[in-house]
Amino acid sequence: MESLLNHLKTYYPISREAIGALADCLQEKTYAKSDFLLKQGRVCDHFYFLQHGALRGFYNINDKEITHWFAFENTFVSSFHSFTTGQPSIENIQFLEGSILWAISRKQLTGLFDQFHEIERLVRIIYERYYVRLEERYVNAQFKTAAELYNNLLEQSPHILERVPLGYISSYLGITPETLSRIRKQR
Amino acid sequence: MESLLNHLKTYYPISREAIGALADCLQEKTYAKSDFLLKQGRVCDHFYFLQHGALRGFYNINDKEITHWFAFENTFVSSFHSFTTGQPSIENIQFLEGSILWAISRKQLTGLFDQFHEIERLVRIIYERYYVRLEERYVNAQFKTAAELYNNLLEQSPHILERVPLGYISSYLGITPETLSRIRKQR
DNA sequence: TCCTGTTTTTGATAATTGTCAAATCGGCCC
DNA sequence: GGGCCGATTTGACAATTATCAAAAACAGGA
Repeated sequence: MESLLNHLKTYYPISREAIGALADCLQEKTYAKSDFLLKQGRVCDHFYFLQHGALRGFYNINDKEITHWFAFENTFVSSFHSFTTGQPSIENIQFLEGSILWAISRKQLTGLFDQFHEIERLVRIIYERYYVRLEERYVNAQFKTAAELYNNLLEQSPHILERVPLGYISSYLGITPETLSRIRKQR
Repeated sequence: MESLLNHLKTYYPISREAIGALADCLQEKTYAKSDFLLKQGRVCDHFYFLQHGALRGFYNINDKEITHWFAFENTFVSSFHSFTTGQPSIENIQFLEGSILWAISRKQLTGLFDQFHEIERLVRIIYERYYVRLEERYVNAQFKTAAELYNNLLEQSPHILERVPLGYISSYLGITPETLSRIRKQR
């Protein structure tokens, strides 16, 4: 829990009372490699903080899996679409490693929003940052070649390559496993 | 202003007082076609509602313009990255038509957040929706061919094609103008 | 209306990436 | 350690898209 609270501070500091109320809502959960945190068709009614481990979010489209994000320790995780709209999820979330996370339900979170303006502000700021990151990623994908994307990934997030099977990474980059394998060989 | 207030209601209804305070902060602005709402390098310290007209956001990368979004009437507009972080913008925002918009400064908006919890909630919800839309667009771009992307655009936003030069649309789809021109011919 | 500069189209060719199939590698269970 | 299954690599080929150059279409200003 300590690492979560420290992480929150980097976005917006909240009062002791708010921290206490938040802590009361958090539930610790443990999962094994390959478990699913969420399957498509179900509503995602929790917001998570990944304390330790790794996950991926993927869509099942035309019999193909499209991995569109990875998460590692000290990040927030949810099926954003499903969590915020309350509609069934179109994405799946699966563990790449044994993991530990903290969960809060939508109901509890909205309750905290009502009780503590500052918690809603904190979350608003978190959303902002996540939006900006997504935008960056998108623009990159739009004008870079597969090789450039891969090399950028190598520089910026070398840990991904050690912890994630190549097939997922290629999907994440929007290319086939064969193409990624060939790009890799060239270096 | 009426259309803005109506639009806000579709996200989250706020009190008469909050509406009044918000209205006091809003400034109406008019621009001509080809004007810039924002140039890269400057800080975007306003959040806008586009009442009438059209704009595009684009990056200048390696001497090329990468258009990554369009906006039409009844949408919110800003350089999200710059507005939320306060850093100089890396994107440009330009008018595609003569336009009318309402503006609020960051300072005024954060002031409203402090004064009215409900306004911060409203904006939090707006951010959520915009995030989800961006995510959808991104995933689509990742697994569809250029022709599919174009046809989807035709179905979902036919107005874009009538109001935006082809060159901007091709950039938006992540392909060259030549390729888009050829896709178009096939139909 | 004509001129001019920009946008779009067309053509030829090259580069990039995808597809399908087979071979190889690597981890895991017995 | 042997066998098996899935993941990764390799190869041959096809499809898609980019690039460069030139022609045609279009739009705005004089």
